[in-house]
Amino acid sequence: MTSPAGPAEPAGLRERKKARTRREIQRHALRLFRDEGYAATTVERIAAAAEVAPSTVFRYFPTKEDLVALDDYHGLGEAVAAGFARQPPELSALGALRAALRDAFAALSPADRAARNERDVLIVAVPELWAANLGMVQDGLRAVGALVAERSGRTADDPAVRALCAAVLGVALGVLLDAARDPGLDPAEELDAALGRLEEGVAL
Amino acid sequence: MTSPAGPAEPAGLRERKKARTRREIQRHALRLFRDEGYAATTVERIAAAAEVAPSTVFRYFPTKEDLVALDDYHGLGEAVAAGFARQPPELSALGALRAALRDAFAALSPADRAARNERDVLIVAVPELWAANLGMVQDGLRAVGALVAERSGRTADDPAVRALCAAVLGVALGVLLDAARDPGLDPAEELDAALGRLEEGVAL
DNA sequence: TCTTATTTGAGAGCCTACTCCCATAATCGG
DNA sequence: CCGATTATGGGAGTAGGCTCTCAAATAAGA
Repeated sequence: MTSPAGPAEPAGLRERKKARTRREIQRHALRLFRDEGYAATTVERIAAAAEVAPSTVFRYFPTKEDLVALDDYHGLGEAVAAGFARQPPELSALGALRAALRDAFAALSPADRAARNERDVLIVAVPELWAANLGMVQDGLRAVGALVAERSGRTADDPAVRALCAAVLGVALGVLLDAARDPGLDPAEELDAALGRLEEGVAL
Repeated sequence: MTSPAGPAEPAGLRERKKARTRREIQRHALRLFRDEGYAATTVERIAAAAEVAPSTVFRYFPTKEDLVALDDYHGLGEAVAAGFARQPPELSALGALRAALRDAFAALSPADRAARNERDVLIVAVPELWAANLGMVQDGLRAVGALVAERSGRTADDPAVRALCAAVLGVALGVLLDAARDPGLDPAEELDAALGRLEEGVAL
């Protein structure tokens, strides 16, 4: 139920235990990062919290930064892409993007959404993590650019397309930074609202 | 001539030598970072290139990341703020911001502009540096928000103001990322063009 | 149940950022 | 020119991320 698209829980006890160990390590790591800071949390400490040997941590996660890598980003990305293509043509590119994002978030289970939000917020709030994920951000930006380009009959490197995508990226970043300071905010809602503001025009 | 606002070259030979050493270290560090990558460049290597002892490097720059910190960011920030206030009221907030940025860049000497561009590009291109400067980016965002808020008679935490600023930040980031891949681009010009596109509206 | 494959723990070890200290050398003020 | 100040080099030392190896524990399959 949690991940309808997931490849059906592996049968072997070995596999299940492995997955469980992995999850436990990551869970404690994220908790410690949030509570005590990223730099201040040593891998040794994480290992102790998860009750495994330090070397085991490195077996599962090649680097400390990988402890926070999201394995299902493409899942959301594809949902957005599919939703984007489904939007009625009378919507502007920005409008369609906004709607696709809203739908993709709405399709997540509350638990998945909460987990994703927490991780996204962690990533923007912790410089080292943001750095480790910058490449992924760029990939996302490129992917969105390709979508918008196709819909609007322009090329992906059209300056207008890039400006739009960059603006959306900035807005998303801003929303996450806000959410990092105020945990009461729901990034999905805030993003939708902020993109709505962009749609109305940026004139002030 | 290079920095008209600079506090007049210090007289003592000691001071001058100190400043020179500092510049040399930073110059070699930036060059090595660019040519061989940030992580791959050890402080020892930088020290060797600058012909100083490793401990001397740390004396001038507490951390490796500080090697790329810009000491004159506030200089540009203040220029932008002053220029912003000087824009005619018939301009939109975004238009005024764009004009202020254009003016501030135009006021720099070609050498200063080139140096700044190289550093800015380095910062966005190297994750560790981007991480180290994220805080500064946020500060800049807040400062711009305050300016826009005052001009438009809104509060700094008005969602519309924040959306605008976030969009501008995203555009600036996009421009720098572009410039990182294509050294032939002038970030200042590209930024002006991209903001122009934003002004025209983001509808596609 | 017995053999085989895999995972884990434990520990030694490397590398590099970063700190501290002190002797030496250079500069400054008189 | 001489003493006081200050910068530098060199080296010893710490911490933590990360690698590698090997033996013990555990699950898989026959």
